[in-house]
Amino acid sequence: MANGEKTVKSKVEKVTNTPVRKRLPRHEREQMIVQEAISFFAEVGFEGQTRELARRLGITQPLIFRYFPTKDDLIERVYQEVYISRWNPWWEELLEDRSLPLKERLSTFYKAYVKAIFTYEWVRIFVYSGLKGVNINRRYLALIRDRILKRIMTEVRAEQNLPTPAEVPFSEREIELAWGLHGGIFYIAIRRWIYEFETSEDIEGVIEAQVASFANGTPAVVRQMMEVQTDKTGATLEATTT
Amino acid sequence: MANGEKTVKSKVEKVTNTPVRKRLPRHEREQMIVQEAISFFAEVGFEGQTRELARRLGITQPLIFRYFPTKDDLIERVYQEVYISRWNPWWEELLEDRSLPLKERLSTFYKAYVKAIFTYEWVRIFVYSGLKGVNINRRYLALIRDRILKRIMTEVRAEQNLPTPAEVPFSEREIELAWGLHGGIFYIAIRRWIYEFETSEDIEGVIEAQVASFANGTPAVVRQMMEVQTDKTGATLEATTT
DNA sequence: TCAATTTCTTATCAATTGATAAACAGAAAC
DNA sequence: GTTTCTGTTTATCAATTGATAAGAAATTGA
Repeated sequence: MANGEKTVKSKVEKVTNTPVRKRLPRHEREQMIVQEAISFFAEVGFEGQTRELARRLGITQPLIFRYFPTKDDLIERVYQEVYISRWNPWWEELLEDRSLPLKERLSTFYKAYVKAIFTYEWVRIFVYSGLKGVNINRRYLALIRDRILKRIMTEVRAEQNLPTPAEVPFSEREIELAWGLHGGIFYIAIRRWIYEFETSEDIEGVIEAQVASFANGTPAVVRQMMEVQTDKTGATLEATTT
Repeated sequence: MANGEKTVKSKVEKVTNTPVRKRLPRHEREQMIVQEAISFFAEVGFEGQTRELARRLGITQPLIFRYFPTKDDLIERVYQEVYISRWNPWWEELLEDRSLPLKERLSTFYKAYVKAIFTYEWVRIFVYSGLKGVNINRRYLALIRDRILKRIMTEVRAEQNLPTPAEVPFSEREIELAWGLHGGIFYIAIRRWIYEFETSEDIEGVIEAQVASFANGTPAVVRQMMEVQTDKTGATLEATTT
């Protein structure tokens, strides 16, 4: 714990290589703290100490409390900053654009998705807050399920000329097939940034392969599921999880 | 934080419903501490405090230090206890038993695998220690890759009468296909115990569906990969990641 | 029954850590 | 140039937390 370096250059100083201004406008300093807090908490978790965060910022620890009344307020702000405006509504349009082959839509979507959220900060903060039991995670996963996965499975059905979800609701297991694809891709990020285990550099190539495997293999499974469902009773057996 | 209950029944007392012996043989008390430490740290992470752990055990806090010199020693012991002897060598035999269809082997394997490690404690301790950067995680993932995933891809090739890995080493992307299946299944556990998000109760059914999708879709992708590889140069392009 | 042994508790330390208050200092206003 | 405003630091508190030491209480052996 004993740290040799006493005067540490702040991030800004290191990057711009110009002497850092001591007094900053309120908004600027606040933004500085939030940004550094994101990388700091992503690295060490939310138990990370305000003194160490201050040291990284090149400021004193009480100054943090001038901008955020409590540590929890700062953490809350970190959530806001990390999660907001990473969602792209275009993803949803793309997935249901039937002028393109499904395989291509999936491939394009996941490449874009990964570009948006595959960062050290996003992934680790997401897992840390998940372990903490923060609600924001569940809300995000519900978004993924309702806006992305259900759309994917709708398109898988459409490609096979199977009934729409309005006609025959999704079964739990059907949605889980989409979670399989999604989880398989997200697991790359987990291996890389949570376990720090080697992963392929060529994420786009990996996505293409995984999507191809999904697009090849899943439709037949879905078809079979629906045959079993309707064979038994002539109607739907299970309702989707809403 | 203020906790109303002052005298709490210990785990043992609750389970056996007989008054607990105050003084226990050294080995018994040690085992008690380790077991409770596992569920405690799984729940709150390794920053969890020894006082709270002692409270759950119905003992005083210094007693923990009678059995484990430091908190880190206790944590180390928790790793040992959680990870050891959950690996079943039979899994490896099963995967290469060509008297069974590959789809069935995969299905049986993942059902058994999931039965062994899909517990609240295992999954959360694994993720917590991953975030902490503990080496044991990387060793475990290397085991998965070398003993399980490479075997799976060997069998996928064999089923297609493609060259063996000895003849044509695995490409990175090929192994990533197996990580896709593995990650898709493990992601169920992450959703359930890290994010506490709803998952299907019927894990075996989900595994069957995901394995079916993999077994349907992946072989063609592998075949295509290998054609591209050999088409270009008449020989192997990439070496496997060892 | 008494002494020796071992388990367990009480009391306490020292370092850590979130948070506060008062003083300091740079910059704008007059 | 002096005053005023506010961004920043210094000094410090109180609660928390891993760890220790000494003694009480239970168990064993004779």
